[in-house]
Amino acid sequence: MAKDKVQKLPSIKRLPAYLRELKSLREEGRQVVSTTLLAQRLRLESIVVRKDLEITGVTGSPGVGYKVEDLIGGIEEFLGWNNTSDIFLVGAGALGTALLGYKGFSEYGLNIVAAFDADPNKVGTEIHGKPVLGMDAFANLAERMKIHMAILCVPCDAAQAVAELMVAAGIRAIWNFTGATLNVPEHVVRQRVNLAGDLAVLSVALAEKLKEEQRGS
Amino acid sequence: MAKDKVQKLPSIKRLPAYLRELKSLREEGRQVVSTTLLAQRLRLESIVVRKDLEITGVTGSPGVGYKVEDLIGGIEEFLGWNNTSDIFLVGAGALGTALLGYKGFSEYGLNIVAAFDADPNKVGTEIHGKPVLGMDAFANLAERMKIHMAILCVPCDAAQAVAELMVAAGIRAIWNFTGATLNVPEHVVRQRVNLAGDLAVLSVALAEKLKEEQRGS
DNA sequence: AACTTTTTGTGAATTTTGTAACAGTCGCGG
DNA sequence: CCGCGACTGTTACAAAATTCACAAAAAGTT
Repeated sequence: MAKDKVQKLPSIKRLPAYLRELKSLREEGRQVVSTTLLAQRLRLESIVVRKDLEITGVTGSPGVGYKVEDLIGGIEEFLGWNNTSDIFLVGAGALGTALLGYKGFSEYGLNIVAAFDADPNKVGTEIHGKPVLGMDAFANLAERMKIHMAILCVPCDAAQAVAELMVAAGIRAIWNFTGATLNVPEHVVRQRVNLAGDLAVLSVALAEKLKEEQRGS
Repeated sequence: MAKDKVQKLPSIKRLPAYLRELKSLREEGRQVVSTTLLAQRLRLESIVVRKDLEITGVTGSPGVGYKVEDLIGGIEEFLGWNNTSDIFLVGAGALGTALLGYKGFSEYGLNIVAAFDADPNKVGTEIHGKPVLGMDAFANLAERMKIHMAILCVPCDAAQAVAELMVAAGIRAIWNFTGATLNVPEHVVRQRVNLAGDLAVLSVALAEKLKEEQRGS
């Protein structure tokens, strides 16, 4: 019944989009929703939505749909976003600053507690209300506050060293915004934000579309 | 020979990572490289690398490997990153500012020409050396400069409206940094940066890893 | 020169992901 | 209370992506 074994990465990636739409639907005062409607709003096929929702274990009723509230709860629980977890951010450059200012993280059960940077000029300041601390404070604080997740947005060539420092401090999950490929022990999970990859897909898609037109499709 | 039909999206997404590593290898003075080495550096299987490189049409020699220079050229050509294309950015908020300051885009054959924003206080200023213009200037300038690509990083609820404005101005490819699902005509390609999706994968992976340990794996 | 090692390139097997088909349930309107 | 349209949940099927297996080529080694 409960799909514990199968991972279905693509489905997991789509869940946040459903969550967002569902919350918007709730705003509108909707109580129930069908996969047909969700699919329409998100430009997907209804069958995709149904399959994706299956992994959360939430169940709807035929002829009616799913309860919006149930789905929101189910997805949040499946993702572990129902109780917020604290996270550290390392690298208060342009990107780090933007992330620190992003309000939406609370939606994802994420709370950036503090930022860390090697630049002495930044240490001691605040960015978007979050304190910027020196790298030397990281390990101690991570242990004391039992922080398990970290956002990495330092320059590429510093990435590996910082990652190692994180691991040594007990970090178990690294959200990697740098282009570097991190080398971490087996017990640490990592997820890389691959902007270049997305752009590559866009470039190729555009080129193909234009070529198609030339051929007079 | 030339794989023109097959798309292989995952392969395309990995190409930029190879490109990065190859350039670094070139820095180090390397002339040839094997898929074994590339795989090792990027924490992949060599067969994955081999299959991915296949779509670029670049060919190596058995027992030796690929010429680094050939691969760099081949990948850049495949992605259309060999000659830079100009791009507009709309939404000079925190994220937009970060993107405007990102030096790495030239690696991707991308040149942000100008930013656009609705906020009158920002219009007329410069961010990281790029001029910030009013939204009313977009259409005219896009046509005059023959710009086909745009980066969208406005607030979620403005996304659709701005996208429509872009389409009307002749934009053919939209790189969407908002959470919104864009509704655009068939002849426009779009690529969404799905941060929440990546985080979802990270969350689930971490939860699973921790559960695994509890069971005493 | 024969042999070993490294490595490419490809066709085939396997797994994963996406799509279709359909039986069965629910609520509604006569 | 019967039939109809909307919708779920599941099973079967198709497509895509990954992994395997192996022949053949280049370079070095004995």
